[in-house]
Amino acid sequence: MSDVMEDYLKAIYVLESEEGPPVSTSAIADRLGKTPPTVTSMLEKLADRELIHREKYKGVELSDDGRTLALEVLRHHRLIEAYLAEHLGYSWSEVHDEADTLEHHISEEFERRVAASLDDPAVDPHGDPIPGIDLEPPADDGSRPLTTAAVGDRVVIARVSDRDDEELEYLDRAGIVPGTTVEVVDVAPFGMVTVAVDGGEQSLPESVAASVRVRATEADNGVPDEEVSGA
Amino acid sequence: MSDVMEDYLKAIYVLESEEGPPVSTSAIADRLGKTPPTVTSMLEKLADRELIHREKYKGVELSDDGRTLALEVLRHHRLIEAYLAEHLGYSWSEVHDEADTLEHHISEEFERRVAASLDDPAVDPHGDPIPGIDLEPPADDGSRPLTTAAVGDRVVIARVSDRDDEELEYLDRAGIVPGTTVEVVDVAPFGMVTVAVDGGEQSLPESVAASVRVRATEADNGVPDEEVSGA
DNA sequence: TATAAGTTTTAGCGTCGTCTAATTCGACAC
DNA sequence: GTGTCGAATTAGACGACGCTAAAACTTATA
Ligand SMILES: [Mn+2]
Ligand SMILES: [Mn+2]
Ligand SMILES: [Mn+2]
Ligand SMILES: [Mn+2]
Repeated sequence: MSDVMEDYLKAIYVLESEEGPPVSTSAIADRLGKTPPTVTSMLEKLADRELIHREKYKGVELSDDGRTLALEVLRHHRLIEAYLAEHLGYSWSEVHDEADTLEHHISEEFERRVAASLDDPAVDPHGDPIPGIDLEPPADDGSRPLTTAAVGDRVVIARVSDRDDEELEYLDRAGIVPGTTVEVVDVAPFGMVTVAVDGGEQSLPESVAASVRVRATEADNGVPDEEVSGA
Repeated sequence: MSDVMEDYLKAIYVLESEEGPPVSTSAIADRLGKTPPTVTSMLEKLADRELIHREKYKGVELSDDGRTLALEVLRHHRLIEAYLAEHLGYSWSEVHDEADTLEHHISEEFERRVAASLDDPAVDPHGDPIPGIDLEPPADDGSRPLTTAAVGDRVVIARVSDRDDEELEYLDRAGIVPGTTVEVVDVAPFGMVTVAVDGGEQSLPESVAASVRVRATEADNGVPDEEVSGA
């Protein structure tokens, strides 16, 4: 297993969760910043090792072995992010790039010790679930994209995509961090979402709002809990 | 700079300190577990980049740039070792292999934060000096190989080679750790050295004794300080 | 159902780091 | 001087990964 192969498996895992299998060559190429021919040849190699199921021209799907490997890398990534934030003073917006490299280069011993010193955390600083030592896919956490919220909803920020530094810095300054409660005050054309957070209001372009996932507030299952204005 | 190139520079640096320049192709090959032709071709590349001075068939020597790079990697290695021991509960005999990989994959930010959280340590868990942020070669620490000590000498363990796990475990169990004071009670033929440490006595084969460096006890400069029996 | 558009794969190439086998070099002994 | 032997380099190959350009396939549309 090279670090390159690990990145492919991780990418396929995440794309499967986002869009469902099968995952296309071009989706992987986009996410990894490689060209499609490069991806095709790596997919052949992964299929040879039976880490993925592949149907030519149709796309790929992780095998059980491949999924386990992907979860292992994801566990490393998220444990490292949590550790950097908790013990080395990184902010949650700085953590991703460091983890993206280190995830491939730590020993199982290191993984164990980091997990122990963190007391086996369930989520990383972006709110993403950390796979357990069993390497089973984490259960659905019940969050949904902010873009699916209606005006008047009060929701808790559950997860924020960790892939874009700038976006993360922006959300950080806006006070939109995992755990915060916000109220949706407007949904404009083209998906721009305006939320009330702490004192002020923040407007998020569709692209940003789509990468923020929210959950209904406390023991509230889906029904808007205060203002009942439609949109 | 690939991680492979970094390992070559680090190896050349250490070999220069141990044997002095020029460093031979085969010495590098031995230390790195590569074949001589492999080393030759990497040396050509390093010479192209002016990281080393090279005279064909004669050997190589680090350039100023190459030495700085080597010290950077060494700083990473030793800071990481110190951090693993101090903050993650590794024993000083477990630390080396983890650091040997991680040294190539941490950011400058990570280096800074680790150094800060350790309060800028001067030595790693094996007693080896950690190069400072200035990346100047550390000054001579006044230690010398245990094999040069005479019977009757009381000395402090200064440094222990970190390259052999088994040897390290053995020394650890024997109580021969950096900072301990020992007395040389015998030097047998073929270099076997017997020292008194704590209660008991420990005999070390020449190969092991050669990798242990000692310093005269407290403000003592070279003159044997108690028993004065020759050998 | 034929064709065009977009996606994917194939072909062919380059770089990096590694190896084995063959050759060349240098130092030392005679 | 010349020969010999060990060390170093050259020659030639290979596996990973990456790319561009060309060909093949799928799918959506006319
Ligand atoms: Mn990665
Ligand atoms: Mn994350
Ligand atoms: Mn290394
Ligand atoms: Mn060390």
